[in-house]
Amino acid sequence: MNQKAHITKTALSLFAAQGYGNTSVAQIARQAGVSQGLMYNFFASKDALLEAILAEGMSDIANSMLEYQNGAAPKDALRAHIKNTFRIVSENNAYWRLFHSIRMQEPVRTLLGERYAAIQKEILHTLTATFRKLSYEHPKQEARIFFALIDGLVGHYLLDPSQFQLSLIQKTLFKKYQL
Amino acid sequence: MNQKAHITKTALSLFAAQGYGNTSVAQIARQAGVSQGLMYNFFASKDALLEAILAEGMSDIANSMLEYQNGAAPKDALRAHIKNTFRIVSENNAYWRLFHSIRMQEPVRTLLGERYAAIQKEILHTLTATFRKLSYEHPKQEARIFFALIDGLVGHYLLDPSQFQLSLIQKTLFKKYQL
Amino acid sequence: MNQKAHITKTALSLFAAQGYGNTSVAQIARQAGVSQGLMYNFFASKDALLEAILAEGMSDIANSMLEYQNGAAPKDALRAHIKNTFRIVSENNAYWRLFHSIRMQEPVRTLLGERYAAIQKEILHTLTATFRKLSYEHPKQEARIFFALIDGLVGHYLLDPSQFQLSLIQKTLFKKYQL
Amino acid sequence: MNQKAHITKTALSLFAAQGYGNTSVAQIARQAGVSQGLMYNFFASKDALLEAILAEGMSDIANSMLEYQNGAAPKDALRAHIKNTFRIVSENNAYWRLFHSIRMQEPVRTLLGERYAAIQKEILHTLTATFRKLSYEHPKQEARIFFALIDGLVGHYLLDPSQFQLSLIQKTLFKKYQL
DNA sequence: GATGAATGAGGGTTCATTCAT
DNA sequence: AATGAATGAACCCTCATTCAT
Repeated sequence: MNQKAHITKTALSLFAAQGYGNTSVAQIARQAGVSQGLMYNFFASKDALLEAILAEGMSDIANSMLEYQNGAAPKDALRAHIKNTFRIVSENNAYWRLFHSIRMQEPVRTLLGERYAAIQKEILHTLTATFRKLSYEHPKQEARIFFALIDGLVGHYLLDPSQFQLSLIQKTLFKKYQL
Repeated sequence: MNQKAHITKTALSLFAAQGYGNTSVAQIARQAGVSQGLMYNFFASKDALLEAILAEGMSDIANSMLEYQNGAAPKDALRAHIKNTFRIVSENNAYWRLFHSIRMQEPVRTLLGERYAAIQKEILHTLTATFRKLSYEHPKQEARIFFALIDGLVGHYLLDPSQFQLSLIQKTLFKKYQL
Repeated sequence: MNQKAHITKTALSLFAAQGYGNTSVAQIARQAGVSQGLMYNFFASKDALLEAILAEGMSDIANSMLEYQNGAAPKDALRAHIKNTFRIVSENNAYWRLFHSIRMQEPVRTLLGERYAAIQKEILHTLTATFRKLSYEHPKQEARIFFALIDGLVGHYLLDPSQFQLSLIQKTLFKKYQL
Repeated sequence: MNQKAHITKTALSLFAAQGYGNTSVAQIARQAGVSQGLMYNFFASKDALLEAILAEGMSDIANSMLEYQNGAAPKDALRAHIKNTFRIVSENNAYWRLFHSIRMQEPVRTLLGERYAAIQKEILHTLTATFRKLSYEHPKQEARIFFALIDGLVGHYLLDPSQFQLSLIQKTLFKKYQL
């Protein structure tokens, strides 16, 4: 059994449930059934543990954008983007709740720092190009709107998944963008 | 000069800039130019101080929804909703950054608890009714989308206000919803 | 009763008896009869506490050198230097044991750093000038020897004060240097 | 290759450079290229490792005193004492820096304890006899002074070897004692 | 002999909160 | 109303040591 992964998983669920700042290393260790000291054999610090968790999920974002780079038709790319995002979020609920709840918090903004900002920028760039190909009048604004919309939906979904019918929303979205 | 308001304001700006968890009572007191002890004459705890700050802004949300209740035409109400939201957010930047950064964190979810959930629900309800009046095919989904969109835009704006042209976005939004 | 001075004094005696590294903040607080947290109202860190203690004694060294600067005759200055040094050391036993025992330890060398090195250099410089005035053949070497001798004597005295008759040593020293 | 000696040597250089308290067993093991656990096959504890290092050097002190016991003429013995001491110190720089930096610290005083005190006493005794043979007026005081002088010089040399011209000092010392 | 994962006690430090003044 | 010295619990982290392999 992989202890490191076990610790990571435990930490993730605690961070997601209680927040990063309200979760003590002691609590993580206790829940994971290991000693506090052991944690530091795998992660240099509590921050490093968080960083590791976040980095792991960062690649998911990149993956959800793959279609754009594969030269797919614009509409197909948008479709894939939406579908992938919703799938990722619903599959990895805890992680994304954590991510959304802390990406704006100060210790995290510093930690993720430019990396996340860069990803955001790139997504925006890609979306702008896509909407331009689709001959939207204001591709830049449309990109912002689309991006914010996806983000907002994910956020609301995470706040209360039980009330949220992702598949219906998705269908309506497809129609809205004629995908 | 109202000391309580002064403390609240100081705390708000610190919370927004550094996060709630990274701001100590000592720091707030120092910056506000009062003693640490005095704070506890106004607020029972640090949490209570946060609660007071958040509650204060809660009414802004309600105000941005007034148009709906005043029996305005659906489109006018949506227009007003968008305009009011953007105005409130850009006028009270620090507060909303704070609010967005912590509304998903555990101490806050417990604090605001049902009150915020109730407001969310009501907004959703009102929006659904509005879109129904406008004969949208799936008013419930449309409400969710609209709400998430506004929320997402506000979130992105707060992450980096300098890169965000609210007025252009607003115009595009109006066109999108034919307002 | 001055708490800060009380803490300082307690810490000094513990540091001197057990060494800096072997004395915990908890122990200092316990012995001083205050809470651990209080210490940090006076000193930013354990290091800062040590620094404060050391700085306090630094001035004693400077004072023992005053005679040189007052334009006294070279022999009188040397006499005063010896007498002052022995007096200071025997009056403030604990402090100087601490100082001698830790000035070469790594955390301390970094802390005292250049300040102590500068004082050492200046003393050496002054002594060299003095021995030159006294027409010694190798004033620089003589200064080093004299300085090392004083230092060595102080060191041995501190290792076991009971076996050490400072006054007799002093007399012999005076004769040796014809003071 | 002798692993034990290798560990000892590595530990010595680290202790000398950073201090005993600031050097972790992990660091020693890493630098020596062995596992942490292996260390405990050779030494019962970190303290025991230190003890072993210190004991090893203890014999050097004894060796520097051999001349006295070989029935050499008093002046030749003093000459040899000075020369041997300086040679030993400059040859084994790291060891003596370590030794001087920690001989006054508590863990060490307990460890070396009486052994070192006994050596000190014996040296003092031998020197007193020597100065008596040379008809010095106060042989006991002279012994203390001589001993402290050597010790002080070694200490200053170790603090900053680059600034210290041992050979010149030695020459001046010889003249001073007419050796 | 040799490893290194695992432990647990202890370290320094922060901080919300209290209370005598 | 206002202070700030004082507290104590909790926090993150380090490290000498052990032991199954």
